[in-house]
Amino acid sequence: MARFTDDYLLYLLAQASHRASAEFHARLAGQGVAVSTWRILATLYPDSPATIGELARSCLAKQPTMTRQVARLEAQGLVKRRMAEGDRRRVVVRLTEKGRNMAAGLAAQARAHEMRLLAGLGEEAAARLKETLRGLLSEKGGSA
Amino acid sequence: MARFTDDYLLYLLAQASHRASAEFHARLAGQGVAVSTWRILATLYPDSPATIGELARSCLAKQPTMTRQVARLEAQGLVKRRMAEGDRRRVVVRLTEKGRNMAAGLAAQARAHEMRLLAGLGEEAAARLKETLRGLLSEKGGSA
DNA sequence: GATCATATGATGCAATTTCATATTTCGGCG
DNA sequence: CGCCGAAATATGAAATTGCATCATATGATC
Repeated sequence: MARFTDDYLLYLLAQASHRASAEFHARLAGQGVAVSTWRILATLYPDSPATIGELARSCLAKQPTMTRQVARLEAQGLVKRRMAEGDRRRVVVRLTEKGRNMAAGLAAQARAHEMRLLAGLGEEAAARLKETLRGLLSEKGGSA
Repeated sequence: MARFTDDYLLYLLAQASHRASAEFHARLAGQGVAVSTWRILATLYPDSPATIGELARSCLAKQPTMTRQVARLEAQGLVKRRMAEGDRRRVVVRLTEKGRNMAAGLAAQARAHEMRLLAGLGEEAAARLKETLRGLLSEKGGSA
């Protein structure tokens, strides 16, 4: 009998995500960049500040983890933290010049890698895929 | 300007996977079942033994992690390990009766949850989605 | 305008994960 | 057969993560 997982959507999604990312993540590793670092830079790039909580949701991490990751990136001079105007609970994180430069380089590589991936799928299937995924996301609650 | 991630496939895939799974994972947590435990049980269910390495690939974990997870599940009596016939390096893992019962209950809940998810997408889009994901997977190398 | 429920981030600590490497086994080859 | 490189798993040590909780700030209510 076949495996349960062979036709289980959540499994297919998780596998597809993992494998599709594997190549690019290896590329990041080759440059000494952690996946978590890339996710934070990508979320803030090119110029979209975000709070700790927003970053956590966007990067699929828990809030305490994000607090610590942001502290590391700030120590490396890639981002800076600032108190939100009008709400002193919130911490707004944004890219520094150095961080933006690094993000730009990585984002270019990411786009190139994405193009190769999508080419393998064919244009139409690729467009439908993104569409369907966005559908799944909007169904489940707002943007992060 | 929009965020880089808003139209980046790997981000959409990761977010979609994460959010689609969130509800079900919460359900697991409510029953005291770790996601990693569920993944292992689901991979072996209903009766598909796998080696440590295969399990690691299937569950998106590294091999040393899987060695330890399997040890935990074996201590709980959910799986049993056995030396592979003809290759004493390999360790074959399979469900115990107790493990199979637990997996059956969880798999039923997983199917129910999946049906609700797919209903929200519509039948055709759902079928296409699974299809496209399988395409992405087969493109990237064998089944795990 | 004091109080209480909620929201946001920070932090101590335990558990988990991962990296690097060791150990054992296999398969091929001279 | 004995050796060598590769494959599969195990393990020690370090790093990361996440839970529980704390401290602070906000907003609503009376």
